[in-house]
This record gives sequence, structure tokens and C-alpha cells, in this order.
Amino acid sequence: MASRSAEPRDSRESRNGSPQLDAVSLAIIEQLQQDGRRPYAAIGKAVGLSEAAVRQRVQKLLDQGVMQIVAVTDPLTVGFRRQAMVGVTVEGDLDPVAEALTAMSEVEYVVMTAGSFDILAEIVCEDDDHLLDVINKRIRALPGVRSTESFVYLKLKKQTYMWGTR
Amino acid sequence: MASRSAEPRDSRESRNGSPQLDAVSLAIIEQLQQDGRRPYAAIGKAVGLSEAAVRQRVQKLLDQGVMQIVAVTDPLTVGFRRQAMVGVTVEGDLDPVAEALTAMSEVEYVVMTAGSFDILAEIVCEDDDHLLDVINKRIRALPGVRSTESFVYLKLKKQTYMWGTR
DNA sequence: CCCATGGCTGCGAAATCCGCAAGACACGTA
DNA sequence: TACGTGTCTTGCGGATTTCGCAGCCATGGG
Repeated sequence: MASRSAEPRDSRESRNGSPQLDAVSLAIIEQLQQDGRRPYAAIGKAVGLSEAAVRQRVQKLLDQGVMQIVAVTDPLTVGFRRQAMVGVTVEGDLDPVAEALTAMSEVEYVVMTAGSFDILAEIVCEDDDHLLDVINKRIRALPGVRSTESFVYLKLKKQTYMWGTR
Repeated sequence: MASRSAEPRDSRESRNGSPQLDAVSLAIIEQLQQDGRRPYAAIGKAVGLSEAAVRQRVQKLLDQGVMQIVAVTDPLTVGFRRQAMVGVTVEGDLDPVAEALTAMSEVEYVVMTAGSFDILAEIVCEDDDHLLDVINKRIRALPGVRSTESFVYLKLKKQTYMWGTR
């Protein structure tokens, strides 16, 4: 059935270190984006592979860190009452600052950007005191941080992981 | 075993419409944040509940929209080569703008904030043309949008859903 | 040419998921 | 207080899924 196609089904590394994904793996990911608990057999039927093959591919994708299967929530509804996005401007090398932010447990999301901020970091805290401490005492104190600007979350309106299915 | 505690285990609505979660449901969510495919029996053992009880709680949490179990990836490694955070400032009511953003399939994340932006929106696109189209032609054209500022993603450094486990 | 590697398939055993029925408890009402 | 009502919990099969393993095929290197 699998209609062994001619296109490369490899796992070569592209130059940025990210594994190259073929269409079948993308289809598997798409299935799991709709329902992270979908059975392997059902996925196999959808993408044209055996159950075992799907299982192996999924395991590899997880091992490689290409995807993770997790429960996601709106922290605001689950007891974390203060959340904020912090824009950081840095002088010099971005990496040390990004690493330091990544190491903080309150920081859920770190991305390097082009624009008037060099780094965006999303922070999840229990309360105002906690948030203030993280931003004012810990982030602004990092060597290389020139300035920060905070955007406290008021309401989360959308949170999707369904790209690819459109 | 379940040591029926005295604290409320209800599903009342708090004033903002979010279901109130007890400690057991939080523990279940925590388990699924570590591994979205963890078997119900294993979760039950960890939180002190029967397999069936866990299953029903999970199903309810999913139905209520409190959490979702999905595969998450770094879009940059999966073929979506342009991603950006857009800060939007609005005149007048925020809701219509937030709704319009939410309706766009390229917009993955919408949050209302306090600060120099009223709304932050994360955008996932195939290429530069696509990104330009979304930001310049569609978002900036929305009635009520006063201005926007874009932060194109260069590299995703961290992406976690492990709050609560710390 | 031969061999090593990687990926897919098929299969049987073990574990898991799922639906159902019954018991326990809290709460609201008469 | 007594009595429903609704929710939560538990236990138990049967169907389904997961898991590990052996074999097969294609590709690429020596």
C-alpha cells in the first residue's frame, strides 16, 4: 500500500541542524496536532503506513525533539494569575542572555527576534510579587541586558497548534 | 484510598467563566504536561485515583476546554519559515480587533495585554510574501487598529509547558 | 559482490482503553 | 430530619491498542 515514492524519505540534517521531514512525518504530526492521543493504527490508516511504522516514526520525532506531545492549558485558568511577555534589548551577544532566560523556570517561552526587541520571553508567575521579582530583580540584572519592556497578560484569546491543517 | 478531603471538589464557575480546578485535576494536568500519552492507570497511581476516574476527569477537562492534548513543534523546523510576534495598538474597543485576529488561520496566539501594546498576536507563515500580506494588508487594515509593530522570529530557544512542576 | 544500515511489515502477548452498572457522598428542598 | 438529585468513584469484562521481535527489502559503502 505504502506506494513507495521516489522523493527522499531521509533524516538528513539541514544546515541549521533541524532534521528534514518528509511528507509522511508531516502528516503524522498533523494527526497528532488534532489529537495527541490518537491511536497509532488510526494514524497509520490516515497516512498510509502500518501501525508499527507510525509508532517508530513518532518515537523518533519525539527523541529528536522535533515535536512533543503534551497537555497545554491557559495558565490563567489554572491558578497562575500573572503572566507577561517581556521584550528585552541587549548589548553585545544575545546568546548568554537567551541562555540565562531559558534557565529560569518561570520563563516558558524564549525567542530571538528582529525588531526593536532582541529577545521576547513569556513569563508565568503566581502573583504580582513574583512577577515583579522575576522581571525587576532577575531579568534586568542579567549582564548585557540594556532594557526591558513588559506586557502583562489580561486575557488569552486564542492558542492553537493547528497550522498545517488549513 | 482517595482520602476524600474536605476541600471543595466542585466544578463551579468562577466569575470569569473559568472552571475551578481542585488539586487532583491540577495533578492530572501536570502528569499530562510531562507526557500527553501517559496511560490513565499510571496517572491514577500518581495522583491517587482509579483509572476510570482519571479517564473521566481527563475527558471532562478536554470537553470543558481547560486543556488540550496535542503535538507541539517549532514551526521553523517544520517548514513554516517565517514567524513573527505583532504588537497592536487599538483605538476603542479591543474585542472586535481581537476577534478578527483570532479568526485568521495564520494567527496562532492572541492575547490582550497591558502596556504599550493592547494586543499581541503570533503569526506563522510560509514565507516573507505571506507574512507581509498578513501584517500589512490584513491586520493593519482592520478597523480600530491604530498601529502595529512586528518582531520577526530568528530562533526559538525555549518552549515549555511544564509550569507547576517546579 | 557482499555486507551493514535503515525502514517497513506482520504477528502474538501484554497492557490499555472504554462502556456499564452499582455504591457513596454532598447538596438542596419539603 | 428525610428524601431526591446529581456528581464522583469504583470494579469489571471485552474490545482495542501498545509493545517487542523477527523477517524482508532497498540503498549505499567498501
